[in-house]
Amino acid sequence: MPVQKVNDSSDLDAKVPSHLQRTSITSLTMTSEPSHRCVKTQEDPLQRTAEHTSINVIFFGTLAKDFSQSARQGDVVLLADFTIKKSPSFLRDKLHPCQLEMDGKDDFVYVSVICFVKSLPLCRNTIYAKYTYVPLNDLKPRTVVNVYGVVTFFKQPFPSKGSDYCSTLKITDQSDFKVGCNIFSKKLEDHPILFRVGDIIRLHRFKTDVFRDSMSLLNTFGWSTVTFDGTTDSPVVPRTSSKSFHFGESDIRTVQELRQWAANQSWISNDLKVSLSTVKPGMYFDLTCQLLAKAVMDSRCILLKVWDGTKCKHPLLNVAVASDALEGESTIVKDRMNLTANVLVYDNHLEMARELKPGTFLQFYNLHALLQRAPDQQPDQSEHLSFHLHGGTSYGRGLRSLPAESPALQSLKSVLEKHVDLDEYDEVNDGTLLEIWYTPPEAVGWWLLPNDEETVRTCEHNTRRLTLARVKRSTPPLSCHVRARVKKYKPQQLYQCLKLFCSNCKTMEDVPDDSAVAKVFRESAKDSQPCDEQWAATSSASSREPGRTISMHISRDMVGESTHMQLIFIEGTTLDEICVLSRDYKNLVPVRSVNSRMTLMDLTAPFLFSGDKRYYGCKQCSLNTFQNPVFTGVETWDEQAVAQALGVQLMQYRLLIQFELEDQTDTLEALLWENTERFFHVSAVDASGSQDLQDKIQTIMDTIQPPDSSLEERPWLDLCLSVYTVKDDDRNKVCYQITNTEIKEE
DNA sequence: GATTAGGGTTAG
Repeated sequence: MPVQKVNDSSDLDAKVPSHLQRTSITSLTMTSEPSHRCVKTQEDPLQRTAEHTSINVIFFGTLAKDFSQSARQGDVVLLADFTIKKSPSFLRDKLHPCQLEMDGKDDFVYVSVICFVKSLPLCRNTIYAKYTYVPLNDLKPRTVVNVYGVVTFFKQPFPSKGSDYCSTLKITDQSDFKVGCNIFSKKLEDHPILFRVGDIIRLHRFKTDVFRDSMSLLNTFGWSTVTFDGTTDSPVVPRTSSKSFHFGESDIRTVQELRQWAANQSWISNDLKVSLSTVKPGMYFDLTCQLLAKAVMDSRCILLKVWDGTKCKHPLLNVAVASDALEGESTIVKDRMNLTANVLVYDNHLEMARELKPGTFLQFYNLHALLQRAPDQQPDQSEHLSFHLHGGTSYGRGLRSLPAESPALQSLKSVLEKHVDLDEYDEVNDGTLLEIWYTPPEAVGWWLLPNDEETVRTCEHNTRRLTLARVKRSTPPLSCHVRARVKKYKPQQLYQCLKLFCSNCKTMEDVPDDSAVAKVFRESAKDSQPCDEQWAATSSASSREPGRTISMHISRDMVGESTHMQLIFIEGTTLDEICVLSRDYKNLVPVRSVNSRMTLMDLTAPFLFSGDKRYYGCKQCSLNTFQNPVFTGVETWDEQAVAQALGVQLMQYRLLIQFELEDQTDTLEALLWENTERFFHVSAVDASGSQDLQDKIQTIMDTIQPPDSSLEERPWLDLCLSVYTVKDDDRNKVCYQITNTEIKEE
C-alpha cells in the first residue's frame, strides 16, 4: 500500500479500516496488538518528553522512499499495520520506549498535507500543533517554552568564544517584562533576522533560566525563530531562513497585537530616526542607507561610501581612494552635493562589509559621527564629518544588508528616487544638476564650495560655474567659470611655449634657436668689408679670424647727445661675441655690409640685443627704411624706439600653452594665451631672457599637473573661460581660452 | 559534546 495523501487531517479518520482501532502514541506498549492498532501522529509535536507523546517511526524499502517524497515536517500521518519494537535510542532521545517499524506490504500510511508557508498568502484550512506562548511575566526557570516578544535590543550574530555565532537580544511584551535571550548557532542563516528595535520575534523551544535576578532564554534542541517587522499596518510577513515553519492566523493576530502595543511605548515611539541631514558630530546613531562604493583600506579597515539621499549640514569628509581601488560607482557628483558619507568599518565588522555589493541597502548600528580633518587639510579649515563603525559589538554595533522590500527602506527609497536625476546625470554626463552645486555660495551654503583650487579668478562678473560638458554645448561668445583639472598640456618642453607674435599681421612663430641665429651671424660676417655710411661714425678692429673685421657704428646725429652710447650698430661679430658685448651696451643692433651699405641682418636673427633680451622683427611687416635712418628726438632708446627708427615691425614675446582640461563631465582644450602673463605672474619678455623665470613657469606647471600623477592627485583649478569662434577655412571654429585667472601665490 | 553570552561605546 503506497503512501497516500489527503487534504485535511479530519479526512484521515475516514480512512481507518473498520477492523482497526485507533490508538494513541502514549498508550502504545510492547505488548500492544499491532494488527489492531493504528496511530495518528504528527512530526515534531511540542510536549513530547513527559508522556512519551513522540515516537520514532522507521520506514523501510519503497515505503521509505514514498514517505520521504510525500511527507514533510508537521504533516499529520496515519500509520497502520506497523510493528512495535523496543526503541534502542530511548535512553538517549527520551522519546517513546517503543518505536514503530513500517516494512510490510500491508502497512499503509496516509499523509495529511498541511500548509508550510514560505510566504503569504496563507493556506487557510491548515492544521498544525497548537503552540502555546507564555507571557514573559509567566516564565518559570528551567522550562522549555515558546514566546513572542518585541525586540528592545539586539546584536547581530557575532562569533562567540566557543564554536558558534551568538545573537544577543532583549525582548518584551504586553507584560512589560524584559527578558534577555541568547541564541547560539554555527550557521549564520539560522539566527533571527533582525533589522531594528521594534521588530517582533517568535521563539520556539527556548530554555528559561535565571541570570542576575532576571529570566533569560537560550535556544535548545529543536529551536526555531521567526521575526516580523514591527511597523503597524504593514503586512505580516514572516522572516526566516527555514523552508518550512508553522504560521497561521493566530500568529498574525499576535504580531498585530504586539505591534499595536509597542507603538504606544515610549522606548519605541520616541526613537527618532537620524539621517545624514540630522546627524550631529559626536553622535552614535543607526543609519539606513545605500552602499555606493567600497574600498579596502587595510587589513583592519574597509571604506564604505554610502548615502541616504539627504544632505548633511556639516561638510562631509571625503576619503580619497585611487579609482582602481574603488568598487562601485563614482561618487563625485554626490560628493559635490554633500550627499556621500564615508564610513570606515573596522575589525570584526569587516567580515560583513567584505560581502557587500554596491547598490545594497544597508543598516548601520551604533555608527559614530566624528569631526576630523583630512590629511591634507590646513588647520584653519573647518573639520569634516566622518563616520566610524568601530570594532566590537557594544550597543549592538554592527551592520547588515536590508532586503530591498523591507518596510524599513520605504522612506529611504522615496528620498533616493528624488535624486534619480543624479543617476541620469552620471549616465549622460549632463551637467544640469551640477548647477545646484555650482550656484553661488550664498545660495547653497558655504560648505558646498571647497576652496582648494590652485588658481583664483580675478574677473568681476559672477557668471555661473558650468561643467565642461555644458561649456561645450554652449553658444559662443560666452564667458563662464569652470572647475577642472589639467589632464595634459602642450608644449611639454616649456621653452617652446615662448612665441614671437606680430600684432600687425598676427603671425606667430617660434623663437629661433641659437644654431639658426648663429648661422645668420656667420654668413653675414663672411668676407665682409666694414660698411661706410655718411650718417655713422665707425671704428673697426680685426677679429682673431683672418679676413673678419668687427666694426662699431654710432649715429653722427647722436654724437654729442647724452644718448649717443645708447644705440650702437655692430658688424662682423659672431653670435657669441655680440652676446658678450651686450652685457656692456644697452642696445646693440647687428648689421652687415652689402656693397658697403649698412643693412639689417636676415630677420631670422634678432635685430636688437638688449642686455639679456633679444628682439625680433616681423619678416612680413618690417619696412626697409634703413637707408635713411633718423635718430633724432628720442630721449630714451628702447626696443620700440629702435624698431621704429629702423623701420622694423617689432615682434612681441608671448607665452602660449594649450591645456586639456578635465572635469567629471568631459574634457576640453583651452588655450592660455592672452592671459598667460597674469596667470603665471611672469612677463613673457622677461622670461625670454631669464632662466629663473622659465623655471618658475615649469614649477607652476609641475604643481597643477604633477609629472606622473594620477587624476586624483592633480589639483582643481578655478577658471574663467572665454568661449569664442574663429574662422578656420571659412568655417567657424569654437575656441576656448582661459582668462581672468591667476595661479595662487604661496 | 560542551561551550559560547549574559547589552552599556573606539580611541583608527
